[in-house]
Amino acid sequence: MAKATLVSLAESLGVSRQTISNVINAPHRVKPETRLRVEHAIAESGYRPSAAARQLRTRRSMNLGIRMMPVVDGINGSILDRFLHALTEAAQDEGYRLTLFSAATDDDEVRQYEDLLNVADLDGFVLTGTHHGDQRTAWLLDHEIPFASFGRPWSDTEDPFSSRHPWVDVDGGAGTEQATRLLLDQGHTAIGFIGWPAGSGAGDDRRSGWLRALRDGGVLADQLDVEVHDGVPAGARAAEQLIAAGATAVVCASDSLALGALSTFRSRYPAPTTPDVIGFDDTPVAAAVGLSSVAQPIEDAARHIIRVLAHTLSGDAASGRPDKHLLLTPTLAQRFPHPLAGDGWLA
Amino acid sequence: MAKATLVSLAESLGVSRQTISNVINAPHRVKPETRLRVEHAIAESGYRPSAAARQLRTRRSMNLGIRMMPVVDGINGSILDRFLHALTEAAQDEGYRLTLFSAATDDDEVRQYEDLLNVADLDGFVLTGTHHGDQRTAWLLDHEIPFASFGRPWSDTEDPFSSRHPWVDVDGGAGTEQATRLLLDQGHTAIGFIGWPAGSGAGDDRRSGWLRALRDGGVLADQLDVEVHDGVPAGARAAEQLIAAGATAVVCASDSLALGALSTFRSRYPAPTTPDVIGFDDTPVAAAVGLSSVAQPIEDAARHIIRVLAHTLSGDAASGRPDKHLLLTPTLAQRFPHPLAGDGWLA
DNA sequence: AAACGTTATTTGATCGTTCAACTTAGTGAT
DNA sequence: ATCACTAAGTTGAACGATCAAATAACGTTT
Repeated sequence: MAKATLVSLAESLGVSRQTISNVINAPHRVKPETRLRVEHAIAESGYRPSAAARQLRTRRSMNLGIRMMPVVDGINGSILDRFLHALTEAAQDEGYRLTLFSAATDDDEVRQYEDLLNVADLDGFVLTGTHHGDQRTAWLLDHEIPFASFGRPWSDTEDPFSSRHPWVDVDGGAGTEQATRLLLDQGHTAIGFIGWPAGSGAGDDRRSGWLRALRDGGVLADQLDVEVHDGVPAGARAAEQLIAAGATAVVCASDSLALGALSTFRSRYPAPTTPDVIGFDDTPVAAAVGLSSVAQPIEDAARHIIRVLAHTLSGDAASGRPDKHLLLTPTLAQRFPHPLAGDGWLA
Repeated sequence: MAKATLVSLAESLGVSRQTISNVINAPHRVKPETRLRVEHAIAESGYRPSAAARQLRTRRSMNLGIRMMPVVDGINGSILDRFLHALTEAAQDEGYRLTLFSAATDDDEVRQYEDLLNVADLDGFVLTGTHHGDQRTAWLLDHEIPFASFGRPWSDTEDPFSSRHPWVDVDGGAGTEQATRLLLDQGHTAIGFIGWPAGSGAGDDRRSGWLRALRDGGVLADQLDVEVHDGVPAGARAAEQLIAAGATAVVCASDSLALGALSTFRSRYPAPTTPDVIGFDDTPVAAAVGLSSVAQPIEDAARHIIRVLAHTLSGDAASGRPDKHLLLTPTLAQRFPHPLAGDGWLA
């Protein structure tokens, strides 16, 4: 049996192809009676509309693009796994497919946009890792290409909540603030922060949460803020510096940094019964070594990104418009800080 | 300026559309002189052939499908990141794009195949996680759908090297054998193995390497083989059992298991100067806690998968046919076993 | 110069949809 | 009885490429 098409179905039913097309795309235009008859025949024959033909005619592919970032550390890769998975499922539920592409730089990414739009008619893009002066968002806005980003637009002058493009982000500052408060509650009065060099948006945000908590607690931050590039060794060195400055606990901008800090702390201070090093991202590594960490609701973020992107694409003004800008609150995964000397960290 | 098409280009050049099509798809049919003229015009106008139109006519989409497996542990997620990235890049280089889909079960995956083939005209699939009695490969072979798998076909009766479908795999047995030999060389005479329940293909393979090394070394394996489901706590419990049986070192089928085992070992034995617990996959977790681990050349595997898949798709008999079946050898990432008490593990 | 065999290029049909314009029938108001 | 209007369904054209077959150009041979 040859594959069913609109025409073949139409003939066997004694109606026109357009009627069948209408049953699929504009059911209200079709008399309920014939609609049922056609729907039955569709199910019967296993007919599926050809994406290519549709795409050729409508210039929409029902495909969304997402870039695979260069693998940096590997530690954050597991987050990407969860993110991609949730994204794929959400997209699938809305009838979209996800197309991967890789680009080494942002410029390269923009070049890929042009290509993917031209040849593959991608309907929109999901961006990750937004940063100050992001050229990608500028280009996409300029060309009126639909997209949503995981990460708010970082700008010194403009309010992210009035940005022209939809975004979803996790309130990193709230996370580090929560982490710092926990340490304050445990009696720490000299709490350091190990973060990335200023200017990275997400990094600055995480630093600000720490600072806020210290100020609210009436505690000084002098000499307790270290800026380094991400990595385990860098975290270890930074922790030494902080300990020298009197710190008894640290909050870190990433689990990589925290892991390094943890090793330094364990070699200087006896293992405490409450956390003294707190990381960010709640990667499997953190869980494995018993490191407390700020956990991002990454699946929720992915789902919302698709929801808002699908919404702008369908132009569907009704059906509850999803928030165009959404800031999710992370949670703190609290663990025992003494990994390899007990069973506590296995929980 | 409207977007260039074959017709618009043809008109402005005074040739027929087919000639331009030929320049792109069968340059040898075109007189060198006109070919250059057309090529120049193509570059000039930035013309890109429409994927949709092509797909409609040729029924090929230049898209390959890959399934996002359910996120299990998170630890292995970082491997997936590397794998996906390499896959995407290799595919891009060969002119293919990668389409993600998610499926909860293998049955579901097969159902998705049908859909993706019907509506999106996917040209082929990349399979991961092959196992005994895999229905997916059977279905794909039955329907003559091109695909390549990461993971050999596991069967008790048939030789994987005579399988009908291309695959790439990593010789897990060689990895655990190498790991076990290292432990033997260090003087261990009671080396345990923590692996998954028999029947999982890859798991059995890894177990067999351990056994081979023990036999070659003239050492007994009695009571030293534990079968558990993957996970950190399970690894810790298994290690207790092995220590009770006299083991002084263990080889594990995964880093999750090894991580658990490591915690048990550190709480029973003082930290040695050579590895006594060895994991598998060389995940970032292993690197972070100083766990030795068998490292898979995952990027090589990804590249070869695309190469062999692209080859079968193009039917290109010339241009050096890539190996249809390829078994890559892993390497052993050796690290100091005493993570949180020194600087060694930071290297 | 006619006939031939290549090589180079063109033309018509087609892939499976959706859009836009059109027909037909039915309903109610004037 | 006429007209206007809506509802239901039909038809031709178009999207942009490739395939298959037909034609044009051109150098060789006789």
